[in-house]
Amino acid sequence: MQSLIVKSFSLKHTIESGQFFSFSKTNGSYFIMTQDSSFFVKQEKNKLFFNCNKKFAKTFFGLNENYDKILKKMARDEHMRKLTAKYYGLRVMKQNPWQCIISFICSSASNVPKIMKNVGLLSKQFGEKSGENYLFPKIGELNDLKKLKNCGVGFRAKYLHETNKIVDEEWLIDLQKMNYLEAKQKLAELPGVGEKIADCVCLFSLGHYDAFPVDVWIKRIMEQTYFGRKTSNKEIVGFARNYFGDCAGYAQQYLYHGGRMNGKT
DNA sequence: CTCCAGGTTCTGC
DNA sequence: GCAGAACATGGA
Repeated sequence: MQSLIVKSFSLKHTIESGQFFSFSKTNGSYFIMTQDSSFFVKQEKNKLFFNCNKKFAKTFFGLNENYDKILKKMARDEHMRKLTAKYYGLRVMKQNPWQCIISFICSSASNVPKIMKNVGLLSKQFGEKSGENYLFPKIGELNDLKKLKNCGVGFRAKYLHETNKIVDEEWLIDLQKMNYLEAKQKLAELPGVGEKIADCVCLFSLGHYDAFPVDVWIKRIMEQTYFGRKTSNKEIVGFARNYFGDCAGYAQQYLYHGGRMNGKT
């Protein structure tokens, strides 16, 4: 078992804020599934325990970033100061781009519990067995439309199938070399991937913190908090990227999580 | 039964 | 360019 001293980090807020879907939780500890491995992780105050590579854990949970600096930029108003205090330590993760693409194709017009169920079934159908669990499917493995439809993904099955044909190692290497707008454009060429999902992949797997994904929650919250009227997605993105600058996406994750948790613990 | 969920695509102006 | 409908599925 490895351990790491962490500051300004909340495993719970990070994992449970709807940016990653392949995990299970028991007694406050988490079991994480990626396409390469599965591992255990648990936090006790400022100590993080895990049985995976230390360097990987730091990158995966976004621990290499200067949190204080990001926090300062995010906390521009009373609303954001409250959110950053309440969910202090929530980090934007840096997950595997392939896993991120596939997971978020499943996310369209869905909800977090169902997305988790869908990616779990994808892993069971197409993933490598690891003990009692199944790893996330590897690149190119989603090659059976009938099996895809058995995972309850509905109309997204054909998108997954087509995307699986297009994306390979080289495609992903190119993607990771690109700047934000280039990467977003390349991602949006995939079937089932539009502006929003492309932004999610940019933010949650490529480290482009200036991406600002707008879903129904963010739209509602931004209209309520900053506009006081119905507002187009385009205007919302424009405002947010100007207002929050190069950490707009980070702010977005607090707005989203705060909105979803509203009323809940 | 109706409405909604981390949207995208297709159609018709 | 932009609004509206269609697209599967499951839970409230």
